[in-house]
Amino acid sequence: MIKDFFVNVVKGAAEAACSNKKLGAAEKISANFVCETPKNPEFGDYSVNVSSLARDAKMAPPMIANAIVEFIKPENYSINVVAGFINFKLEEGFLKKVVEEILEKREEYGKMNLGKGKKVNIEYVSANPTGPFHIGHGRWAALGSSLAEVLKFTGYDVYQEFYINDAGNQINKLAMSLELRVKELKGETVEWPEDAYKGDYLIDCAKRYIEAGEKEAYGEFAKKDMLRLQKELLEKFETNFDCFFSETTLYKNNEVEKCVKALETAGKLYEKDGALWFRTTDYTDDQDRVLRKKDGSNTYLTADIAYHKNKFDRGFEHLINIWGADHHGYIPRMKASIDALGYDSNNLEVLLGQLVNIIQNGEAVRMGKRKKMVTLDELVDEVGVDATRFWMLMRSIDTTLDFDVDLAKQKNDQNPVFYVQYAHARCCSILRKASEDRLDTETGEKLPPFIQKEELDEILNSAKVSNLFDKDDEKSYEATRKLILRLEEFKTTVEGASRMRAPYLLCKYASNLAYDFHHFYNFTRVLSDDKELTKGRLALVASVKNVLSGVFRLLKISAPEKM
RNA sequence: GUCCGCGUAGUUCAGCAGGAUAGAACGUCACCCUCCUAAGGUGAAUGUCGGAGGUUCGAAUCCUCUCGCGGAUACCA
Repeated sequence: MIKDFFVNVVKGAAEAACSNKKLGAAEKISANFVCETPKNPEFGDYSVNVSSLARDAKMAPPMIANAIVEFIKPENYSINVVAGFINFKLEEGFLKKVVEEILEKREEYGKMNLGKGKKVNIEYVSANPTGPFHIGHGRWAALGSSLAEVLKFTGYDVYQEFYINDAGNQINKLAMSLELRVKELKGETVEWPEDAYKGDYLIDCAKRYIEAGEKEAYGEFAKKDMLRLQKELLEKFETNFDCFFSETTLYKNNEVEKCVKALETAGKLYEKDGALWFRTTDYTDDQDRVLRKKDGSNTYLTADIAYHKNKFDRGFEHLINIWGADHHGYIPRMKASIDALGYDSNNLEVLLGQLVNIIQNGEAVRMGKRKKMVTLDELVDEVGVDATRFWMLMRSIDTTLDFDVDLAKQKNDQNPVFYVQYAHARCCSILRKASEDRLDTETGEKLPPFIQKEELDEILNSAKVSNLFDKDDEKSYEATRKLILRLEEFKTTVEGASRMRAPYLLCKYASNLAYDFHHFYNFTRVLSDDKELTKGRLALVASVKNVLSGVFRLLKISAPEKM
């Protein structure tokens, strides 16, 4: 990466300056340099701040910078020093190489090996099979599926998993609710208890139950039916799991009991008030937790402990769980169980996401359990998969997401996803037009294409870029530079998104790249009678298209050729 | 009470391993199509970075306190 390159340039020069006794009292370079992009572009494209050497050298930062610069021989870039900053500005040769690299690597551009093949299990959504997903589930689905792509792209061996909570009391309630709906359909009058699932979706389920001949137990049928609907929606939402892991299998395989025994052997359990307790306060929890209730049934935690053990035993080195912020109190007991069973809880990483607010008609609809539930299905039908995914992804998970349904539905520049996809379509359009026959607007005569299809393919395949700058046109020149620098930033963005588990950085990047491209487009004619410039600029447009579709692939949204 | 997240432009949010005049989008106002998608672009206005202390050559960023908003504090899942 270019930033690393300049860090090394400065580091090397600083060491040279130091051994030549040009850095005052400094005896060696221990500081870690960071390369960043200056806020003010007049300073340059990249800058390294050397002020941190001031303490060792006992020199003023500007003097240090000047001393270091003496030992740099710039190639394809220029240097200027302002205060304690060494600023670098790239020249054309350097920028051309960026475009060439993109054309050469294509879909591999930006790929890196941070993970070194580490086996990561990422578990998300994991809803109860008792009804349709609500909007909050959409956030975790979008986040998990996109993060999985990012992690794969950065060298992790990723396995995506959905935990089906199909063993607890809620399944009895589901069975009971379905039974009541079936009776209702047959004309019986029924009494609805407070805790029944009264959603309309069970009416349809009841119809299917009757159609299927009423052979199965209510609970089994409803579970399967709900899970089927959930899976269909996930697939539509570009969220593809490698595994749907059923909680009941943990009981069937006796894994839950084995876990409890293991914890008992470890001396972490005790009985009190007729219940079996796990002493999680031996770790970081603030109170002990019940594993087996007074009535003899297990808590949710008990099976979950077995589940996490199961994941480690399947060979995953690192577990990532995506949970809603309302589960944050659950983390200490989960980590306690992992440590108590002899695994390392540092290998469990929990990503807590804040909840989603729905804004409709300018009004917030809080997503409470008792309020009217807006389902993910309804939302996707209304605004589309791409817009829903992008919207769910574009904010840091640390902040409560305001999902403005009306705005996400709009097909104009107010809607960031359309803005970004439009840039891609525009690239495609230019590349198409380049080799099409054209008409002279004045005479109506047919003119040959700007470039032959074979020539265009040749440019893209050889990854050799001719000149793409017009130095006489200052606005176009600057826009071109800016665009190429942005393309290079893709690598840094991917790295950040992976390290910080933050796909929203990619949304932001996509917006910035689209913006820079539209700006470039406005000041630069790509297709012109200057053959060399046309070729160079087509290469640039192709590389923009390539990087945009690369971002979309990580976000799992579509890259339209036409809009 | 304790724990977690958030308080930055009219609005939604970036920036928070401290660094050069605090950014973007939307909204507002004024402009730009004979020619590759105007679903686009250019320009203008807009801020006591919730408040108070502290650390530092330097704080939106780190520490302490404080105020406000949301969430969690189950023998529910």
